[in-house]
Amino acid sequence: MAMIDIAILGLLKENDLHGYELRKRLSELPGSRPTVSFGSLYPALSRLERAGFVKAVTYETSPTPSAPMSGSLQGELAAFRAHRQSAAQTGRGSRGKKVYGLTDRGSQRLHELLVDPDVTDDRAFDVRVAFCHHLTTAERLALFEARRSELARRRDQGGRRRGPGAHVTSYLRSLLERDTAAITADLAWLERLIAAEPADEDGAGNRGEHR
Amino acid sequence: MAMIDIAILGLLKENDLHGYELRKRLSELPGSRPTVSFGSLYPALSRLERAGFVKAVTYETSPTPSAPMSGSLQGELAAFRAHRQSAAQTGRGSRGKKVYGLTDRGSQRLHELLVDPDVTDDRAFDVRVAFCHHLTTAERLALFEARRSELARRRDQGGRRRGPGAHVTSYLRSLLERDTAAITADLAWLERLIAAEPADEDGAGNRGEHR
DNA sequence: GTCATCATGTAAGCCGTTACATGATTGC
DNA sequence: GCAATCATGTAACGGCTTACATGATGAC
Repeated sequence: MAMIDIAILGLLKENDLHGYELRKRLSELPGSRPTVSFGSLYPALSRLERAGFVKAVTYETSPTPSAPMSGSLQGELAAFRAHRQSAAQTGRGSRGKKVYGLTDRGSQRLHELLVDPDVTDDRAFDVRVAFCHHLTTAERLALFEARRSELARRRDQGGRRRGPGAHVTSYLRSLLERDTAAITADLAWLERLIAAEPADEDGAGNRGEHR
Repeated sequence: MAMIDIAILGLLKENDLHGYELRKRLSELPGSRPTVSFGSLYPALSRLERAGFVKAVTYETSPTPSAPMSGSLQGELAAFRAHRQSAAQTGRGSRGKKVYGLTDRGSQRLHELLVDPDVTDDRAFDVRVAFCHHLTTAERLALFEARRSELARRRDQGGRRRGPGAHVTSYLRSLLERDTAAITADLAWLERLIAAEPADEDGAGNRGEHR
């Protein structure tokens, strides 16, 4: 629940999107495995809408203005407006794109989820980093350092393993070594991220909008 | 389902174990994160028992013979000690434990699961490697090479298209680079595993019992 | 006029978790 | 005798997937 919520709210903070497009963006995010299925995306959107974190901005039936429109722009826009009007009246007359946008409460919610210290989940961390430009430098550092602690803990207890009687093959050893190496590499990456943060102490949270 | 089955059958192939001990071993295996909960372990054991892949070797309870024990207490104690030595060297006494062992069909089943090409799941791969000493060299190579293909595929599509309008921050870029690096490292590890396999071609599968 | 793609949803079910319920054995 | 640990299970529930059902739009 937490992970998909962060991803949805984070993406909607950047652009208003409809479900289908949202899913494509979701699958491009690192860490969100194969692709999120519609069966989890649409119910999640409904839930977020009920909670007041997102709201349907509009129903569209024509291509978005960013796509090239061949021919009469006027006609298409007219049709678009007409359809939008009727859809707004009926609420759900014909099915077009249901474009969602983030509400103020949704923006707050995103921030809550990004800084929530209770979630130490691996997948959730990646998604958080993907949207951590919405945090202040101090909050980002807290996120990174919490992760560093978690990974250090795992690395240190890596040697704790092997009870008596356990069959240790060369393959198992190789796996354990790979895991240790992976964690070490991840820690080094984290250190670089932490080092790249401005080391200022002026309290006022400057949000970095790196592009 | 697949993953926990491989792990259980693989561990039972090495030693007869009861559920509680099995869980400890499970948590020591690389790849099976936090710990497998009892709520999934015990039902899985029941299922495997119903399917005939494992069977309870002994059900040790406090000395309350429901069936008439023709023989001396000494004999019972001897059997108890013998079992304790062969099956559960936990350092603690056996009591009320349901010790499971692998049946012939269970051993076959383990082999089926280890070579099943349909499962490309990340977690399942780790568990397979942990028990791949039960495979022939050829089967192991097939497993490793299938994984190599899968990882190569992921690395190559790592440079997938950012859709128009997608907001790419330095953090997102950093995540993507880390993912690529992790996959590259994993591929190198796989290459080492593959290179370490005996390059013989004598068809007859020699099972390596590396210790 | 039909096929691929876009687009939204619901239903069934798997797989796993936490929390609960129970009891035996050991150490103090 | 009491707490901690060992040991086995069940029940409720949650999240995510697949498969299903529906319909619009654009290309050929």
